[in-house]
Amino acid sequence: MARNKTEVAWADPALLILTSLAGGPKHGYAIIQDTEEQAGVTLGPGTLYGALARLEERGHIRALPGEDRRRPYELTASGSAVLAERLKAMRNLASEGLARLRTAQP
Amino acid sequence: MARNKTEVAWADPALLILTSLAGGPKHGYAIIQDTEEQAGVTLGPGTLYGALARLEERGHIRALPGEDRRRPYELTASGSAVLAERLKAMRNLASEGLARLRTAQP
DNA sequence: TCATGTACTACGTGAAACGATACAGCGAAC
DNA sequence: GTTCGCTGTATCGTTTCACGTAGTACATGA
Repeated sequence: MARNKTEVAWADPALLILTSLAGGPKHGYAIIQDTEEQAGVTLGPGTLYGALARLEERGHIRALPGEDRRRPYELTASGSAVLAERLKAMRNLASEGLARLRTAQP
Repeated sequence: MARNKTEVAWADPALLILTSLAGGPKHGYAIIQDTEEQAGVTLGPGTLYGALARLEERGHIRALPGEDRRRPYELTASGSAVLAERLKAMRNLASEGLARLRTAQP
């Protein structure tokens, strides 16, 4: 992968997409905007549609019958389950890490 | 990256390493064990030492004068700052995502 | 002495993040 | 009335890097 060139990544695109879809079905462009606001991460089109295709093929999201040009996606049960699991792990790691940082620097 | 082949990744190795080092200086092998216990993620040697080299070259960690075969690393100021920032973002995303999941499925 | 644990190094492969680019419809500006 | 910007999706090429495997080396203990 070619993650962020100079920084430390903290969440992969797939997780950001699933989190965005947890707020309800969205199409690609809406996901980009939602993720920008909510996480401050701007997904490029290549990243987004590549990740969407992989998530669909793995059964974590499902394409809805789209009006006009939009192709909305929604979470599947498997997607919700995976997301919940990952988010809990993230929260635990974040709490633990922040606690370590606090005690390490008085 | 070629993250986890079939799953959705929730943290990249670099973040796990920084979090581990937030508990104090450690050498490679100790980081592997710490990360296993704390996050349930087993880093292979290729993953670990590759990530360590990149983190050092970016100034987020620093190698300490090592006794015998061990090469301990410690967080730099920049590393702590980046880590704190990422962990806070992670915690926020996790809270937001879990809240969305809760309200979406009554 | 042979296996096991510790500790690091080297390398090849494949996945995929990312930017660039293209295309198309729409409304507003001018 | 065409130029501009926004919306919306899609593809391509490059580069990065996660991961597995294998190897080296030393120490310990059965």
